[in-house]
Amino acid sequence: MAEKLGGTTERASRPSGWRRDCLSGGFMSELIESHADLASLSKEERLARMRHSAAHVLAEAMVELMPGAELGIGPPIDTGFYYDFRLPRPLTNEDLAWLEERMRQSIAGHHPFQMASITKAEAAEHWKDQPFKLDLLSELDEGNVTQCTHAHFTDLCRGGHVNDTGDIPQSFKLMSIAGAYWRGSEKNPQLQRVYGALFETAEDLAAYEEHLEEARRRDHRRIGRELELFELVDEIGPGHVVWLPAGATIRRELSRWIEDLEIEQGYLHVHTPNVAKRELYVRSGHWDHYQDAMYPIMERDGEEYVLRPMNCPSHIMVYEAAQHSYRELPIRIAELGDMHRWEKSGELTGMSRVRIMTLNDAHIFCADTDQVALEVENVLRLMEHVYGVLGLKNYSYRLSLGDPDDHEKYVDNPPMWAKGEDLLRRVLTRVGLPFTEAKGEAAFYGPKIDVQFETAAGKDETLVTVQVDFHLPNQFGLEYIGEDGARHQPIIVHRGVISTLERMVALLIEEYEGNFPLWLAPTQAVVIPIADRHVAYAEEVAAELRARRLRVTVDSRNERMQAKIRDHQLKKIPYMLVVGDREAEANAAALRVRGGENLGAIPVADILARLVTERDTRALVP
RNA sequence: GCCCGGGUGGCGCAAUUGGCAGCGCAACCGAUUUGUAAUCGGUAGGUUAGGGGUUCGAGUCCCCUCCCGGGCUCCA
Repeated sequence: MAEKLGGTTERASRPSGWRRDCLSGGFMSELIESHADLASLSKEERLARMRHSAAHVLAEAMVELMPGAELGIGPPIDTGFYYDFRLPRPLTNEDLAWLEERMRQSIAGHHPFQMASITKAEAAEHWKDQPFKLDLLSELDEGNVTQCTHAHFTDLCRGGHVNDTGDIPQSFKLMSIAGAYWRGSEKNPQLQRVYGALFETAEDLAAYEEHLEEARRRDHRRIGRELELFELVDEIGPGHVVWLPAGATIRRELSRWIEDLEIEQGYLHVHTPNVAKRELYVRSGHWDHYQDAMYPIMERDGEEYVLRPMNCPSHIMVYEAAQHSYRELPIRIAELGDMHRWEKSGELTGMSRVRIMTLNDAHIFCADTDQVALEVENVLRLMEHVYGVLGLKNYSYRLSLGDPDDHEKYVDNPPMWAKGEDLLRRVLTRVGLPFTEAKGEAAFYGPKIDVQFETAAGKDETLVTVQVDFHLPNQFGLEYIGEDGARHQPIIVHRGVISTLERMVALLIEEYEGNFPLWLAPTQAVVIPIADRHVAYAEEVAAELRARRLRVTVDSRNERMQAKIRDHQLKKIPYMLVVGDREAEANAAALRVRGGENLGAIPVADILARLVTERDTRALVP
């Protein structure tokens, strides 16, 4: 509740942003809420009021459970609400059950929510034992503030409630207990956050829980283990991915594909070392900003080395290896190289957040902003192509801007920022891609376009970025010889498309639920002999497919055909070729598609043609 | 890194107030020779994450470390 009350604030006119920023919730439409006709509100607004009101009810229950509870904030969120508390002891699951039951009673009690306006001085007196409320109060302008009372519970709050607790649906559930820093800053005390899910109907709540269940089914960590794609083993270290043969096959196919696409687009692939002198990153500025997130220094014979956290400086060295004319630009340097970043232990997650990762990265050295615009446009088109082939849909573009007031985080050079931001905005508009803008999300040296993906679990992740960089060329004194014969400074475009192979494969596992399209599937087909006497023929069929570089195995285990089919179905193998007497006679195989469909006996030559076409066109479905 | 919750054969799980570490699947061996989602029988597999403590006795209680999960923070 950092806003002025009752007045016109910046946030009040920005409904899309209020949800995140709102401290104790609220709409600015009225100072003292009168009776609201909930049915006339939009569903979104009605839900927000229900959720925020539920947070009040949670706080009411908490104060009853622990009279010493200190109140933080309790806003609505996309799936419900949360409330932050500082408590004398850690919450338990039993507490959660008790709180939920107590909330249901309060809802059944139909207690009206009543707003009252009091002076700031009165509020300061009233909330003198609540340090977090006092902190909120300290940011409010002089004048009156509001607080909200229902039953015997009062909260400092700017509003946004339903009329009485009875308007809150019983279709809610307290989900989890989490730690959260006050005001989202590590420097502040950590509070205990209770998350609740709340929807208007029991059906909606059930659908949400089903959605969570679905996310668990798709979880790449689960599927990665079941399909033996990758492993994270203690002995090798957290965040250090071991790609098993099946996973490494997917990785290899993706790598070959993106490198071929880049070669078609005029990129030059290089290979640079995994280790470089610390001094290189001091010069680039990365050391200053990211040393805590780098592997520790290796020191020997008075020299200091680090594992490279990124390869911009290395590619700059490639550029500097020769003098360049304007005629050569743009020069596109690309590399699928390993990056090493000491992510905090709590940030590691499966393959989507790791410490050693292979990054699909490139640096495009441009002569001027016209060239930059053209190159960024080409990158965006390449992205659209790549994500289209992969069948990805749940992503969006974000223009990430700097923050002119934050000299700690960003290079201080306002004209440079304005130029870059304007340029990226223009290109996005020209290509016709919808995008949002976000202040304070840029790289330290320049603005960027981020591609944001929603994971199966519903979390927002940055897949790749495109950045315009005037800063590093300056740090390294890069130049090219212009048409006028004089020296000029190039501009660098940093870009990724596939992201890290780790994150992309994690994403694809969840997207496909392990059912990889044929071209990526580690094992593309299994030949299943019905009885021992068919094994030799099965091997012949497999050899024919392998001759066209299809990845095929023969299941000659001493098992019944049904058991083999079941096993390979669970392994999500795209095709099964069942061979018995009839098929051996006809040089055919009975083709079973992953979905379960049995196409019956088909000549091997036809099967071969079908699979090769499906693979070579990178078809998403058989 | 911080808060909370976890860690039992390869995987999924069980084990009463502290009292003989078990089950299913997978693996291996044998029998069976099978027509579109699990044939039958047998065998082997464990310092209960690691270390320390309490106890006659610890998977179980206490302490430390490591790792995993949910959040927070961060993400060049």
